[in-house]
Amino acid sequence: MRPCRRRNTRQREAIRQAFTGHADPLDVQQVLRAARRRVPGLGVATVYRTLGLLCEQGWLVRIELPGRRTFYERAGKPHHHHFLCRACERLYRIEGCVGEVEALAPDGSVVEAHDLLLRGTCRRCRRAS
Amino acid sequence: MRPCRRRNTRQREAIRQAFTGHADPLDVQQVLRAARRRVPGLGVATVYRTLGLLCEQGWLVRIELPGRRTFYERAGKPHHHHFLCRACERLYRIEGCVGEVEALAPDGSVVEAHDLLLRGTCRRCRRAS
DNA sequence: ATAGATGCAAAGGGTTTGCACTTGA
DNA sequence: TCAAGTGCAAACCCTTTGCATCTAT
Repeated sequence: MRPCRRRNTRQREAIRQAFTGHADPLDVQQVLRAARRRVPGLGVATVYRTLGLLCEQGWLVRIELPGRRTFYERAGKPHHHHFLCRACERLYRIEGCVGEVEALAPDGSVVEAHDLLLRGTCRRCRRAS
Repeated sequence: MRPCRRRNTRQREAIRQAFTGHADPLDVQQVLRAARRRVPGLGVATVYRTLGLLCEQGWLVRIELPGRRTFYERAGKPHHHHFLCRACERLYRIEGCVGEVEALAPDGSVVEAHDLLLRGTCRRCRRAS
């Protein structure tokens, strides 16, 4: 019997607000830092639980990256991919998509989804160096 | 002062042999299991250190997948990507690549690499269902 | 009142590191 | 010989879980 989990708490509100007005994905630490500005004593466990909840509710989507920690972003955005800066580890949303991806798949298989991640150095970090 | 790290030990030999004759990528536990057949007391730390070393030496490449553990495969294969079957979790090497990836990156950034992962159902699993 | 939510701390997985001991060259 | 390499255990990082306490409804 899992809880209905609908209560509106200060913590949940603070976590949601970390995302509103933020186009780019956030990781747990970024969410924690942002939400603590409103709820100082906020614990990590609550952040993890709430992010999981918001994903289940379809308010967020989880972005898993190769070898990196998980990011989260608001759901409902059109199909897109991401650019990861190797220097600052920030994740940027990028528009558009490559075509013809299905053609690469093994014969007889069906492609249901694809992930594309670009890695490099972001504008900010290029300037800094 | 980092070591030259060229010594030929039983451990390293056993770890290398886990890969020779194996076309498919292996994860750390698979390597450990295979190499322990030759060197029973082999420790995990040595496996991690050796895999890192072999990557540095360009003998292996690391394959990081979103939300999954790290795999390693013999280096020297031409640029390629992977297809992950959602049903059986097998990882398939796929030939070819999408083009024009750089064009998607944020303004001012530099793309240094990209990962593409296709997910779906492989031929074998389609037949099975 | 009371089930749901929180915070803490402990526990888990995967990976790395410190250190004394072993071994290849 | 003696630095490189190893095994063990502890440490780390990220994430999850158990539990006593708090709180929205």
